Amino acid sequence: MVFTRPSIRPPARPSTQLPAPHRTPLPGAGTRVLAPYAQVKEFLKQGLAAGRWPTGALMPSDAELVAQFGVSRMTVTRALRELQTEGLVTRVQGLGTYAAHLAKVSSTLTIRDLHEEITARGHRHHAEVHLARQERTVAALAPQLGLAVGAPVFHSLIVHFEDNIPLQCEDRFVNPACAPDYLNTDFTRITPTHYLLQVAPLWEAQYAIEAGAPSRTEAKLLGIRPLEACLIIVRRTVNRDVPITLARLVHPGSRYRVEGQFKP
Amino acid sequence: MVFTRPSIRPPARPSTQLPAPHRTPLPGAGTRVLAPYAQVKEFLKQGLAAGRWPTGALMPSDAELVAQFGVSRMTVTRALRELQTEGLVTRVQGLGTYAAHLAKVSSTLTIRDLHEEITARGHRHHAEVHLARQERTVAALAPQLGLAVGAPVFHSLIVHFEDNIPLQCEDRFVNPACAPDYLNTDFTRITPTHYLLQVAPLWEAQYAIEAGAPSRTEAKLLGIRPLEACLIIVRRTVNRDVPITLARLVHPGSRYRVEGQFKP
DNA sequence: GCAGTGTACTTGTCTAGACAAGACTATGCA
DNA sequence: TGCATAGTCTTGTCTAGACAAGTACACTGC
Repeated sequence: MVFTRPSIRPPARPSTQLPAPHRTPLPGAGTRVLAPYAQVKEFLKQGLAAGRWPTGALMPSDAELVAQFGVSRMTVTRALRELQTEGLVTRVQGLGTYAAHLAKVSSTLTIRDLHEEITARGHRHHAEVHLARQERTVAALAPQLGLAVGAPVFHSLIVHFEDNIPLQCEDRFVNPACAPDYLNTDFTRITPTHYLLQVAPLWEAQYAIEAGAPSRTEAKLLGIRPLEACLIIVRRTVNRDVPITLARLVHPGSRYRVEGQFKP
Repeated sequence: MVFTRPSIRPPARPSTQLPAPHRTPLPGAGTRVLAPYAQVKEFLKQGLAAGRWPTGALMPSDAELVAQFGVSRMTVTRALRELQTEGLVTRVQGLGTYAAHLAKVSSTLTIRDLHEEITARGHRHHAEVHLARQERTVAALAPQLGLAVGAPVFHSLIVHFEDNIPLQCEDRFVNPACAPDYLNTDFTRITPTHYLLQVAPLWEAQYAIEAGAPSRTEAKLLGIRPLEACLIIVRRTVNRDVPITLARLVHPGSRYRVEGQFKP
C-alpha cells in the first residue's frame, strides 16, 4: 500500500512555526523547551501514536516540515533520521517518508558478564571449573565455529554460583585462533565472557532462548532434579565475521530469568 | 578511570585526509566508496575493536577528527552521534568523548503478532477462546494495570495453534479504558495483539522470559504433561505511560523459542 | 501504442560558520 | 590560603545553501 502524494499543495496547514529556536531560551520558563529537532520528532511521534499516518502512509516531506516548523532542513533531517533508526518510519530516496509497521520495535536487552551481574546484586559469585581442555572439533560444531572437523577447539565446562547456589552451567567451545591463551586463564577468577571480551572487544551475537530439561550431567552439576525446567540460552558470538565462541548456558528456571524492554 | 587530554598537541598524526569527498565519486572504481561520515565512524569502530581506546579512555575530540579527516564538524558529529546511540561511546559536554563499555550492547528482537509469525512460516494458525469476560481487578494486578482493586478489567484466555498443535496459551488482562471494544472482538479471527496494536499503535513493553512448569489448566489446554518445561513470557505493555495490558504467554519448551541478535 | 526524454519532486549527504553551555585551569585578589 | 573570575577546551545544536541520486510522470516523436 503506497499512497500518492497529492500534486496540489494542501490548503493552509495550521502553522507550527517555532519562534526563533535556541536564540530565545525562554528566560522565565522553568520547563526546558525541547530542542527544535526534538519538537519535530515529537510532533511526528505523536501523530503516529494517534494514527494520523497508518502503516505505509506517506508522511510529510522534508520540505513540508521545513516550511511548517520554520527550521532548516538539517534539523528536520535529524528528526527523521532518528525516527528511522528507531524503526518508526521508512525513508526512500526519490519517494518520501512512510509510516513504518509499528509492531516491529527492537528490544533493549543488555548482555553483561555474569560475575558483574551477580556482584551488582550485592551477592557473591564463584565458579567451579569442571573441564578446560583442547578437543577435536566434531561435525556438529564445525560449521558454527568455522572450523574443520577434527581441528583443535577449546572446550570448557564451568558452573557459576550466586551465594553458593548454582545459577548457571556454562558449556563453551572457543575458536583457538581468536583466543590462544584461553586455556591458561584461571576461570575461578575471570569468567570466560570477561576474558573473551578483552581478547575480542567488539562482537555480535546470535542467541536462542528456550525452555527445556537439563541433561543428566547438567542436572547433577546444578543440583536440581532431572526434569526441572531450565532456561537454556545458546549463544554464538562473532567478531567481524570470525566465529569466536559457542556457548550453551543452562539456568534452573526457578533461579534465573531474562528481562528486557521494548521501546519504539 | 578518566584519561586527561594532553595539553600539548600530539606530533603529526598520520593523515587520513579525504580527497574532496562526494564531489569525486571515483569514476572507475567499482567498489562504492564509503560516505565520509561512515568513514569516520568505521575508523573509530575499528580502533575500538582493536582496543586502541580501552573502556573509559578519552577518544579524539571533534576538532581533532575534523583536522584529521578534512571534513566539516557536522560530518564528524554525525559519526559520533551514531556511535553514541549504538552505545559504543559516551559523550559529555565540556569533557569529551569516551570509549564505552563494549559489553553492553543492545539486542534486536522483533516482536510480531503470533498469527503473522505462524503464517510467515507457511503454517496455519487458529485460536480457541476459552474465556473472554469482564472481571474485577484483584490486588495483585491493580498496580501493574494502574487500576483500583475491584475496578472492572477485561480477561481473556486463548490457546493458539500452529497446524493444529497447541503453541501458546495466552492469559491476558486488558485495561478497559484503552480498549473498550476488546470483548466484542472475535479472537478466532483477530489476535488480541493485532487488535491492541490497532487501538494503541505506539507502545513500550517490559517483558520477562523464564522457564517453568505450566499450571494444571495450562498443561491441559496445551496438551502437555504437567511437568514439561515451558517458556513463559510475561509482558506488560504501556502506551505513553498508560498501562494497556498484561499478558502471560506459556509455550511448550519443545515447540517454541525466542531468537535474537546482539549488535553493537 | 510505445519508447525515450525532460522535469519536478523526493531523500542522502556535505560544508562553513555560528552561538550556547558545561567543565576544567590558570590567574589575580583578598 | 582560599575564593572569585576569565579563558580555553569540549560537546550540543542550528542555519542556509549546495550537489547527488533515485523515482514518478508528462510529454515528445516514431
